[in-house]
Amino acid sequence: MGRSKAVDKSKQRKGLWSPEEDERLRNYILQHGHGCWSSVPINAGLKRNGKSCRLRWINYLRPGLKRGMFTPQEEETILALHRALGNKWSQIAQRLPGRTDNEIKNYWHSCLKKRNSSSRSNAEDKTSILSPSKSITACISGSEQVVDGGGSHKGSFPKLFFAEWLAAENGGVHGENSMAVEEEKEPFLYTNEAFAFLNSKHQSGGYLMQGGGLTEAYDDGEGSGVVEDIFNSQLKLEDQVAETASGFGDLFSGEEICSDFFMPISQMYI
DNA sequence: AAATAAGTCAACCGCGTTCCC
DNA sequence: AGGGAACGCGGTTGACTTATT
Repeated sequence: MGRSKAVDKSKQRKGLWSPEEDERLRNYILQHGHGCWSSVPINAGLKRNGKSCRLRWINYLRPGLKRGMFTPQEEETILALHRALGNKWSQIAQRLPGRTDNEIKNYWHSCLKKRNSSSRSNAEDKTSILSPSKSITACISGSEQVVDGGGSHKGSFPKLFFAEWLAAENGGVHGENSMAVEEEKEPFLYTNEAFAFLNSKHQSGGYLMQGGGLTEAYDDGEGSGVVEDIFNSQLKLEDQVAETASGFGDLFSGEEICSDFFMPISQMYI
């Protein structure tokens, strides 16, 4: 049985790819698509196996890849997602457009791993960091002192944090800009993971919604599934951001809206 | 300047899952 | 339904570069 003939592995090249091989692979895939990876090297005239071609394409040749240093926002995102998901590099990479799982994994092992472990021990000493028991809303609305870490924020829009938006979607808020509630869910709990994830998205400019009201955090009494919920709901949020952005015509992109109006949780030291 | 240690990163390997004959 | 190929993922390796002694 099987779908293709066995390839003589002894004739297959290994090791670093030459520019000529890259060129052949790139041209072939751009013209024909990859289809079945095992047939790619045969059709492209490469002495590699399909697995190697796939890896080279995904990690190096694929259009849209970012090269170069990770930005501080990307670092924060990786740290937070890793806290939430563990070594799920492909899932983390999905949240970082233009970055590959391999690249993120390497970066984690070479840089972030150490930094994360040292910052964790520091964080344990800092009781001044906003704790899950403290209301985010209170910080934003000014009933708690908010220390801005640097940039000024355009404060004229009502601000809705993602978690709050999620709570709103789940029935927490019914303001004039609130979303339709498709199904009532139990309110959820701020777990550490959810908090880390929220933090990461604030850093990368993903959460703040203008319009809508502010709510308290909710609690589902279990904590499990929260991060998953957040992931799923974030997809909806991103659509909404894009939609909101389109309403501004040429004035703002969705990214700009987020970066101009969000308040990173990490900056809310009390 | 040379030797060596440490860091980086592209690529390989093995395993679990999915697909298809 | 069974079995092998293909795929995708995470862990690991090793070549290469940079820093340090």
